[in-house]
Amino acid sequence: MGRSSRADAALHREQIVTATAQLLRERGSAGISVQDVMGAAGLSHGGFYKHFASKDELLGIATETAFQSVLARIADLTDREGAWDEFVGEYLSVDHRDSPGTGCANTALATESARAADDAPLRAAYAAGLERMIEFLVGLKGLPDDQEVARRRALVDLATLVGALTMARATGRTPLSGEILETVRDELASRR
Amino acid sequence: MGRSSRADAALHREQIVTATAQLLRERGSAGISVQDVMGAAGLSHGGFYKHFASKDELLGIATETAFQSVLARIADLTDREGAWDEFVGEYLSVDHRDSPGTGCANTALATESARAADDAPLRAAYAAGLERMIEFLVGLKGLPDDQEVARRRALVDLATLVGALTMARATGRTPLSGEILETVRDELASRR
DNA sequence: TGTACATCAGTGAACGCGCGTTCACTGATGTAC
DNA sequence: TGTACATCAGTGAACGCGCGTTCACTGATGTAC
Repeated sequence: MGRSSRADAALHREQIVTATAQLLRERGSAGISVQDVMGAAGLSHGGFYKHFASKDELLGIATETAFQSVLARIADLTDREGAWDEFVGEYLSVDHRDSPGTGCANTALATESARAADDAPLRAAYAAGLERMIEFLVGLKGLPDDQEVARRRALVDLATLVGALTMARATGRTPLSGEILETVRDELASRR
Repeated sequence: MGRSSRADAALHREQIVTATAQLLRERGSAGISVQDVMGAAGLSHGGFYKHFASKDELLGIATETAFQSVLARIADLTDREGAWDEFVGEYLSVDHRDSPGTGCANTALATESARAADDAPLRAAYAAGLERMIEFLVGLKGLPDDQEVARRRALVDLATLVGALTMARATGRTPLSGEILETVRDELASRR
């Protein structure tokens, strides 16, 4: 085999992180192994520690990446007309329910963060990502100018979105799941 | 050692289920072992299969138990004056945030259900428990008489409660965590 | 009520397996001259 | 630009460990008479 070039090594690292960001949201940290994520980059498991100090460190980095990629995707909504309805519609869609691996990092990783050790990298990355997500929601059109009121309303709306998506996923492929998505979507869309 | 009496065996089974209902909510299914739950009843792990066909079966039973014990505890709120405010206040309290093992089964087990196999006992038990929890919320005072409207409002309120508790737990022991609890509590309390 | 025997809850070792992490080794890459 | 050598990304075996499940065994419990 022999040493990989720096460019290849950087590519491998990126592949490992990207794959982990997806698998982590799909299966949770206990559901993915070092072998899984190395395999996603076409590598054997032994070289993992040339890239990361531990599995925990990777989980933290992958959590940052998961938030980052989602926030980047929705960033262009800001200040566009009808952004709120569009956001709610996509957030509470069947597509989003059925693809947690590429979906909201907040919903997918919240329980993970709750159960992680206080000093786990994932926990810090989650907290930072959540704060950015709140700021995104505050920035969307339709809220009062008063920043304090806007933040309160953003928090409540976000809680509703997260709870609805969580329950819809928990009951995936049942009538109740669709009822939750539709009901909460209609209610939230009418709020701004 | 020798055979236990039927009464002792029944007690052991109950201890195993009760311990699992708590540990499952605290750590998730991947975070508890057969040895853990047998140890909670003061037994060694080998006898587990005299009580249950598999770990999955126990997880399903424990999920039923978790929903059952929570619903029993809050059942007396129904139709009492101020029940809604009381319920919201306790649901979004620091105490409830910090004791998932004895708290809402819906919030603690939703992600577990989402990731379980379609035919996993836990999934069916979760769906049944969620439906009962919705019915409880519909029954609380303060909603319109129209049952369809009442159910829609109960779904939205439940989503908000679940999302807020989930995020508060994910950011436990940070200022943001308390802010989420207080903000959503104030908002929801004013709704009925 | 007492005795003989069948039942079966619980024990503890063992099964195969996958986990995170370590390490001696390989050999292409990167660097110094 | 060419050569000698140091670097280090990746390999694959091994580490100790815990997992869910199985099983031969023990001996008190439950039952039949």
